[in-house]
Amino acid sequence: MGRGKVQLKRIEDKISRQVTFSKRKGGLMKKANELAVLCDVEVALLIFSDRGRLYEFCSAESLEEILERYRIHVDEEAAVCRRAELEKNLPECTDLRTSANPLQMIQRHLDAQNIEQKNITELTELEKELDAILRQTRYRKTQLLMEAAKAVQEGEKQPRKEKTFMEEEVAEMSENLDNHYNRPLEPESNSNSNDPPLSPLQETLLHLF
Amino acid sequence: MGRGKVQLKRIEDKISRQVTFSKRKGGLMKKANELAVLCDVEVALLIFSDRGRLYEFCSAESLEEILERYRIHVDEEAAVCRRAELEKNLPECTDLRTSANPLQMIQRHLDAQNIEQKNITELTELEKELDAILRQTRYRKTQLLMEAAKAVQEGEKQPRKEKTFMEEEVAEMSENLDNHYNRPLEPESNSNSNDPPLSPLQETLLHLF
DNA sequence: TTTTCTATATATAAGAT
DNA sequence: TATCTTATATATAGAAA
Repeated sequence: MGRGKVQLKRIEDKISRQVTFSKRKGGLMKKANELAVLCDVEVALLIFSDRGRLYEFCSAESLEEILERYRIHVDEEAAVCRRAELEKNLPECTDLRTSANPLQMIQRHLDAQNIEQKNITELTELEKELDAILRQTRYRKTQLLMEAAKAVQEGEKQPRKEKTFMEEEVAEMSENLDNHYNRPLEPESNSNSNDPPLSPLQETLLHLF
Repeated sequence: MGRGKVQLKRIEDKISRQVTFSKRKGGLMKKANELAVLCDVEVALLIFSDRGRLYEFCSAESLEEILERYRIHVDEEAAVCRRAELEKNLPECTDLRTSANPLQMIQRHLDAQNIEQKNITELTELEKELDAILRQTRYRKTQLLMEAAKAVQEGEKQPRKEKTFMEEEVAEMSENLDNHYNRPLEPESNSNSNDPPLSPLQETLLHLF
């Protein structure tokens, strides 16, 4: 685009390189924004200029938000690999996410192995695994809370139905989370039976902490 | 661009939204790459699609590299603010980076204040400050090492000059780093005088650890 | 560094596969 | 979802401020 065609290689002339940088940076930011808005996706763009100045664009509230999401994504991918490795070396240590009781599983894993020098590597792997799960937990919890908050707000404005769509969704996500961790169930209810029964949404919120 | 003009708002039709996503994602990546190559700058691009799939582009070896650089940049900016705050509250605590001896400065700071509940906030500020400097230190060290490694490689292929350009640069950066931390000088040389004298590059490397 | 002015090079909307 | 085909909408190179 422009008077001349352009070779895909570093522009040697310093002046025109900087002019081009300024122009294209603007164009790229604009395009990034268009993609985010038109397609309703999350976009983050980081540019460090020659002299180390930072230019950034992000579609979300803050770049940190997207970077945290990125970290979680990477963790998840890494976890898949690690899990495959673990299972190869330790068949009895099945996937923590699907096992009946993660805590018991970890305990058993720790008991079964003499804690020797030799096992530090495996322990490190386990540590990473747990750290990744923890991050995901926090992230999903935040998501759930935001959904729930939204549901509460909207619920107040809407005529009461049996169950709002949002509540159903939140309840479903909560259920998934419970399965995910297979939290040992508390006695069904030890609350004072004089209290009024909780709404599905309230119960959901209760279970998040 | 295209048959029709486009409104900058979410495309409601799911099909065309996804088609547009696919096309524009490609276009954006291409532009990002062009900017990086033409202008010789660092670019990172993260896109999370509707269904949470991650698409990324980065001009450096790895995204982590750019993200670490971002973190350092943010730290630096935050540090500027914190320093301003600190100086307002504690005039005697001048900028750690320019002070004659950071270690003495910190020590004096700690001695001068009774360590009371009231000062925890200030200590936290100091901690953050130090953490930021530490990150920068590691980052600059890595940079220096890479430069040095490159210099060694290229030095072997080049005819011996008094001092290669790269060596000069590394030496200069090293000097800056020394000033930065104002490391108390070691006795000029306590090495065995039977050893052959070190090259400037070797000395530079020596000082990095 | 950013912007203005044009001629051109590119990107991409629509439509169809 | 990715690709091909056009007609159009945009981005931007070059020159200059």
